[in-house]
Amino acid sequence: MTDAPNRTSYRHGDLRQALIDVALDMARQGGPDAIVLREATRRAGVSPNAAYRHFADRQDLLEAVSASAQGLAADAMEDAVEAQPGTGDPAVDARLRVGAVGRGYLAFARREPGLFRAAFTVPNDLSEAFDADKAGHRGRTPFQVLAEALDALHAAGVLPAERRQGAELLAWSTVHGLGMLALDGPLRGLTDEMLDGATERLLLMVDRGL
Amino acid sequence: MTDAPNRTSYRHGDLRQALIDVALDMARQGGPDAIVLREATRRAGVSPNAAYRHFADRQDLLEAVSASAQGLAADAMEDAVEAQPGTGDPAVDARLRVGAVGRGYLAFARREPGLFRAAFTVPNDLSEAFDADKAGHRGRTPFQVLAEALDALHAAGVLPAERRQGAELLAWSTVHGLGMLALDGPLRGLTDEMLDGATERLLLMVDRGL
DNA sequence: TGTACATCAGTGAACGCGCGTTCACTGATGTAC
DNA sequence: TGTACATCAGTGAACGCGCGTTCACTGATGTAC
Repeated sequence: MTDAPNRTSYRHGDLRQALIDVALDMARQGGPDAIVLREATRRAGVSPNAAYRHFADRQDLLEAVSASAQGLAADAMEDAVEAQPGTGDPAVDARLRVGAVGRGYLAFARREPGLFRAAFTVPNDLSEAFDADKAGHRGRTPFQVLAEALDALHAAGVLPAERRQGAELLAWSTVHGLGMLALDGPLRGLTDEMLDGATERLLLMVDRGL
Repeated sequence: MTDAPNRTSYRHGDLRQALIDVALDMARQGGPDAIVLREATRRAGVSPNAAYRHFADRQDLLEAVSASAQGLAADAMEDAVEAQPGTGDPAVDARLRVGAVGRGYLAFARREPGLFRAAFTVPNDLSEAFDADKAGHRGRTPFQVLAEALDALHAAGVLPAERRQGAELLAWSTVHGLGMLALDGPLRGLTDEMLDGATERLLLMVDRGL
């Protein structure tokens, strides 16, 4: 009866990606801390040590998951940009685009809080903000999506060069802070409506203040 | 020789506070995740289960530590306010005060990253933002320090009433985001000088945008 | 086309580890009489 | 002032747990001749 090969999972095919996928699911549920290497191998149908063929250690797996999550964030941001209707006025459109980027970022934070934390609270710094493994389906990383929206703002004549430089940090900090406070912090209790309101006011403030 | 009482730590005195103190030290080193209940009892010179006389479970200890850390954050914010010289112009002073609050918040984040995370990434929401156990030496919680600075901004005629409401969220999100990105996120690699610059630009943006 | 062989992705068993929490207890302290 | 007693903050031992990681290995696969 059970003459099926006793090592069904041998030569898995793409165990590395399979492990990333199940670890993404774990992060989705409970953030980066919920990524458990042994559980990932269990879900992939493989022995615990098999993971070490593909990752140096748990931290290495975690970083791969973080990169994937950043790609998903980039997708959400670009989706929001595409959903933003144009007005014909380049200056207005450029400003709306920056707002859409922030809105997409916060939408991702609220829709996928675990992945949001996995994406943006894991050791890796700006020097790697352009790595291809952090890119979404359209090939851009979250940082690039934001930077290009700010470039467009500059190109449209809205943002003078001396204020363009480093503007990423300002815009990013603002929306990131709301995301973290609403996910893990004291703003946890806010209703969806209150969060929507806070988001729009925040984006207005950035628009005025940049 | 060893006729010292064999139960030296019996009737500890204030074990609850002693446990909070050593747990604060652990959080200082590695954030809230570094708080280990057994290790705390060890450092307090007490058996592991003694902690359960004073805390329902580990989470309970963690919340007490978070409250204490919030008190320390409030102190840092008020220190920054006091360090801010007055100009004589109430409107200018009120604006400078809000800036000082943000500067103090970020100074605390950078000086005590572990405590900062313990303070603001632990489950408790705004409904408890005024609890006395989160107050600093001057009796105010971080949220109160911010709210009062915004009240003063309103009183000085700088911030109209309709924009005063909910302004806490905007100001707080902004500085909190920079703190988190610089501590745990992609801005980890920024130098002190870059962070100082980003802080001042951020505060300017809030001043303009509120 | 067939065969020998190197490669290397997987296995199976074990390791040391320290955690949070519960149990039944003990005995110093404060209090009532 | 002395004594009996209740209280309750601590002890000591044990629990079940699952983790990350390392070891020596096996055997399916691809490749060179």
